[in-house]
Amino acid sequence: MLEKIANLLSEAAKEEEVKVTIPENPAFGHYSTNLPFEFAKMRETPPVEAAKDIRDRVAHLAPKGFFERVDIAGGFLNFTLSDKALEDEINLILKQKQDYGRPRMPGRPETIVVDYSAPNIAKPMNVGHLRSTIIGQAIVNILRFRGYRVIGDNHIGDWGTQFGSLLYAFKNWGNRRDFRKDPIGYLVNLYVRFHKEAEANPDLMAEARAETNKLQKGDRENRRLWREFVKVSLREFNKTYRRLGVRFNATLGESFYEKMLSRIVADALKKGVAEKEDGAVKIAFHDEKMPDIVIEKSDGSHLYSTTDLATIIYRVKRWRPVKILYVVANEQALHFSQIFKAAELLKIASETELRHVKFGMLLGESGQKMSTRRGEFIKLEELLDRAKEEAEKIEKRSAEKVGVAAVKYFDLSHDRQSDIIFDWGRALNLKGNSAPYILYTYSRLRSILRKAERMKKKLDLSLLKSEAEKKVVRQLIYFPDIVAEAASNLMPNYLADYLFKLANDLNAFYETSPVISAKKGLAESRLALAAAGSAVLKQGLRLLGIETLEKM
RNA sequence: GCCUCGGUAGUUCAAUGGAUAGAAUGCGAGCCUCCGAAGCUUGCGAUGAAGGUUCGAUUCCCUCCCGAGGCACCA
Repeated sequence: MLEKIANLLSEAAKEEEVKVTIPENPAFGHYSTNLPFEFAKMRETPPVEAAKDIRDRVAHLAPKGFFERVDIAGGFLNFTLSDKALEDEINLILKQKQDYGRPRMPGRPETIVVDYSAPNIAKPMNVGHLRSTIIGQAIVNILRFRGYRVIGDNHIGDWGTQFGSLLYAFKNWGNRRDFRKDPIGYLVNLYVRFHKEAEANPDLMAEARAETNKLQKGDRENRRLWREFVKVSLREFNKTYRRLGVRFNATLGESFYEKMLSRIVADALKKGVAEKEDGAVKIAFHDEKMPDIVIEKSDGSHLYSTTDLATIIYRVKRWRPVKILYVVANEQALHFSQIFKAAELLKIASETELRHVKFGMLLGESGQKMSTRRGEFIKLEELLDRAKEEAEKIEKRSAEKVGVAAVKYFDLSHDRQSDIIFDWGRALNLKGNSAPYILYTYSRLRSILRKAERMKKKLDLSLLKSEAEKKVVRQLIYFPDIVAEAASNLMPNYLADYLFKLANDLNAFYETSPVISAKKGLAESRLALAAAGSAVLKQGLRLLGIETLEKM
């Protein structure tokens, strides 16, 4: 709808870029533009004159009866849609349901690769992974809904130097039986023990490096153990992904790119982008604000940076994406700007936009970064379990779903770029601005719809004149606009915020406007509104990766 | 030092350069003979500081101040 009006204005004013906004205050219509201000500036006419001029032309171009009125307020033009236009829109929701707001894209869809989650083998997923996983999945859902072909790729950390210490520890102190009981927990303990002992005995570090080296050279035993670590870790991760409703199209860990690495280094040297220094190979940016990156160590082994470049090459070749989005913590901003710059110099992604979709950290209650050493890292599974327990206090049957939804919504309702202070009470909040509140609204609407099963849904907006009803209608038609905005800015919190407001309005609606006991005509209209409301809530939540409940 | 994010009610968060800065939580006052009180109605309360651009700045630019993080032949 916003786009429709923007196009109309664009044609009327003969301007390419026209900004249309959704005014906060209903007194300013359904949509609003400040175009007259812009016009006035360019043509040096008073804003009101410009506004009149534009209004006349819009009136000429708009379909008959589309606008109830177009008001001039200073340099603003405020558009109020007619009942007919609103009715058509709500009826469209009832007809299209989960497809309402899905744009029809002509031609072949463009591809976007989204890199998200990316946990490390042999380490449990912690609340730090929550953000990448949840935000990443929401972005995937939203972009897909907008018509893109989206490839979600889980870039597992399965090839780091941490395997050296792990291999050493497992071979020397390992115990199969304990390993089987809680594989990841056991590996973490080994890892911690190794580093404690290495402090007293620095020779161990050399041993670990030797193990890493053997692994990378293809030593059979090390490979076998490594594969086992990967296998058990993935099994654990998949449990969590199932709980969270997260799905990838590809899970290609760092090890997958291993064979490409030396070729990349050779190529970088050949192109003159990289140079040798003290036996290592590095890419120099000659920019004091961007430190150089090493892509091959003097012992010939490769790094995170090398793998990331290989990953770009692979993704570009395999999927031909217009964009690759990295849903990775803000902490890695420098790393990605280096990688993107390197990719530019190497010309390996000239047709593809590389973008770091940063997100802030979850800080401990002290406001500082959580640390494993201080034992502040909270395991994701533990968080979900606690959420479930919390939900059980109120609702037995769907506690798992409600709890998971609360955790997801907690994350998604924040601007992804800012840090969040992690607080159990808030993360598990089941009241106020929370998933359970929205789920509750949905299930109440469903309940009404069930009770009115026999009744026809027939919308007549001339009957729905109360403030509460008008607010719902107004909010509903914004759904496609909000999804579009969330997609173009990659900001799921726009959608979360919208759904909360919509739930708010729906609550006020069914509180003040009885459906079943209403007079004939009015009842059918209210029922239609309730149905449209529930459809939009459901689809909106689905895009955020939150499942609705029929009863709770 | 350089770079990335932030600084908004007591607290935790919103607000594509717009109109009266919104919520949640907290505290106070109401609302269950009426589709479900995880709810509804209502009161209290905020833009770090100083400049600049603009008809208009929480938003953009500059200079400070405060917080978090990053600047390895780690990931």
